[in-house]
Amino acid sequence: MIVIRVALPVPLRQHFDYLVAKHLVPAVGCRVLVPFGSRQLVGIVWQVAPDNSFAINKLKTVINVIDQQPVLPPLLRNLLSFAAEYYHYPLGEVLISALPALLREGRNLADYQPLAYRLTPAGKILESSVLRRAKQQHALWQALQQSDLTESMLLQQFSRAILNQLLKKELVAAYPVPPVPFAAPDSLAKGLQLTPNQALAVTAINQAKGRFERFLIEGVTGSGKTEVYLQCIAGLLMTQQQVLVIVPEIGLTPQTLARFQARFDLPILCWHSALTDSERLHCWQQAATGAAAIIIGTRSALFLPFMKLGLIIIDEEHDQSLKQQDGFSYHARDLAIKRAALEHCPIVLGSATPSLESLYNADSQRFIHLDLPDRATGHKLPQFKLVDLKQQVLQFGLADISLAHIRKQLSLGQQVMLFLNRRGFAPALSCQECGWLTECHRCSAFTTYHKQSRQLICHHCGASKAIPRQCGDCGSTQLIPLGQGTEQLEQNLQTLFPDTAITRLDRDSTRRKGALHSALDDIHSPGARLIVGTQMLAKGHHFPNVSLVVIVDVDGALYSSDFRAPEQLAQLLTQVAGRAGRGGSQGTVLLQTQYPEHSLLQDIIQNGYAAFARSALLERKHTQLPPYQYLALFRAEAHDTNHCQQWLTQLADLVHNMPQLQLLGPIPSPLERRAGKYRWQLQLYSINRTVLHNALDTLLAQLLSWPLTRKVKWQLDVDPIDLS
DNA sequence: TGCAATTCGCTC
DNA sequence: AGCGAATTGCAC
Repeated sequence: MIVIRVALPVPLRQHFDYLVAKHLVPAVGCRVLVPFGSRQLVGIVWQVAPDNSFAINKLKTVINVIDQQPVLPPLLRNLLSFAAEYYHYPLGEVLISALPALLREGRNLADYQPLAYRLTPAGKILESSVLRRAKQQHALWQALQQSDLTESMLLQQFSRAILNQLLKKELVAAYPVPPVPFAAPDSLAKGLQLTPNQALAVTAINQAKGRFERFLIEGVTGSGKTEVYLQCIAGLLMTQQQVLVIVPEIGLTPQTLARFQARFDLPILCWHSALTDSERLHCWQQAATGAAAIIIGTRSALFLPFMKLGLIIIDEEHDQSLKQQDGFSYHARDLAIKRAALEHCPIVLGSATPSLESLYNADSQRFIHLDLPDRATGHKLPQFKLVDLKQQVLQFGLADISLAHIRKQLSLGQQVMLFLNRRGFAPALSCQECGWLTECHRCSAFTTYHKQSRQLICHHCGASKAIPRQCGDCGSTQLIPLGQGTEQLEQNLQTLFPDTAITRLDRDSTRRKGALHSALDDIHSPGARLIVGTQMLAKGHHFPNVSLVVIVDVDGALYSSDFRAPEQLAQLLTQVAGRAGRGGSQGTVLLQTQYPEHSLLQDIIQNGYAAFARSALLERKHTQLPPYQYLALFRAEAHDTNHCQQWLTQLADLVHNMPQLQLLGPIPSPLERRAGKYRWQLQLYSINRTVLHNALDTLLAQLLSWPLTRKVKWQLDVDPIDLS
């Protein structure tokens, strides 16, 4: 028997040793099924014959060695153990989370070999007339006469039901096909003519081929970032290298995929949360075997095994969804840079509104900064105008001057977009007599009034309840909506513009399957139209016919306590504005505000995002906030607010004795109570990353033994983005 | 005294 | 985390 050391998906920060028969010893990176207490778990072999094992007479024996070949190759193990250390998350859980669910459960890879389909002897001699009444079946039968089809190719054209019919009739049979690396194309479709700046970017990135180099493309909306990506990718495909493109959660639009597919006649796969478990495994295998040429995916695509990765692209690198919120809270951008280093390949971060972190890295020469300041189409960027609400008559929250602009554009047959980052009908219902507001019982927040669904919904915990008839305080029946959400704005606009089509784009209006698709279709059809929506409007979609954007109300974000709020607002405004005027003439953005003199707004409208970012970075420097200091955040959640406070205070007491660390807290989180639980936090800052991380190690070692630790739900967030 | 609710202790 | 064992709370 041999001792092996296994990483298990448990929140214990240690390995576990097991015995395995000599002739069965698995390689490092293979999965094993092992007994653990009264359970059985799938773990990853981390070391064979470790030099100082756990008391050998207490070791249990491996139940089953699942893999012959490691499911986690050395490079991925390297990346994942780095991630586990950096984010201070248990290794076993990190390793297992990088695997598709089916592998996590211990399924055998051999059972999921990709299949291909061919005609059976009976199928080959079938008379054409037999299937004449089943058109689809006949078509598939004909296609298979030409050549065998792999499952994925076949399902692109035919439904599974059609295939099953032919399988049942035994006219078609399946056989396994081991995936093979994609073949380098002899030639590729020609790209678009590049602007000088685009050409410069492509050349720079191409020159980094085969070595680790970091690029930041700062390209205004419409500057043709995607074309730069595509031309860089082309060069790599010719040498049979794979490409990983990471996009934000909702950035993976059919439009993006279609554009890639139109350019490259090679296997392009998507990786996102909507895939089924077997689709995920398929994608994973295609990456591992080199069959996939390009994978476009959300943040977890970062952990896919690649046979030969030649380039990583992070699109919309400023997007918050690249950071995992709960549990293993990694940042896909930052880990992707680590991965590129391990792969010895270039990495390209792209955005119209780069994060301050990335701009800082560009300034300090860690990234090569590539600027695309002009729209590739030659169209001008939209012009910002401030609308001072204090000097305007308002109708439904819209200034007269805004309404005049809207009317003008509609009369020209143009589309107008109204941005309001608040879904529902109204943020609360209010008692007209005493001012009472409808509150969530479980959160420190008001409940949003949804008129259409006749509910009060808490946007923090999701709880919904019926609309009360009376004030909860004084019993008055005079309850009125307070404030305006997109649902109400849509209704009010319909009153003002009864003959104009309106499309609303928010989480509520697009919940139904296919609703988003048909809304986008409407928007792409010509003719005057009003488009109302939340930040969904800012991400991923192109609205070529929009000539005017009205930003209805963002004043709330101007005086937020979160030090990242200005950055995020600037990004949002710039991204929303970027939707205007992409088709023809120069667009206009009207920014309604009570605070026209606010420096953030002035910065953005006068000098644009890049200039704003400069002054914001300067401010971060003066206040010694990230990226000028490193930040880690402990969160605590419990039904008893004292437990949170006490637990964080214990942590804080330890930190008080540590040099080179600054503390903020314990303080209540911005939403102090959510879903019935109190939430507190403790922020740790240090100018020195090693100091901070050593401190975190010390703290973790201690807190795990505290009795209180069992009473609170806690989380450590390294480099937090969202301080809530 | 009996039983459910809560806490404890352990996982190679 | 998740499971069984031990301890506590509380009604009869």
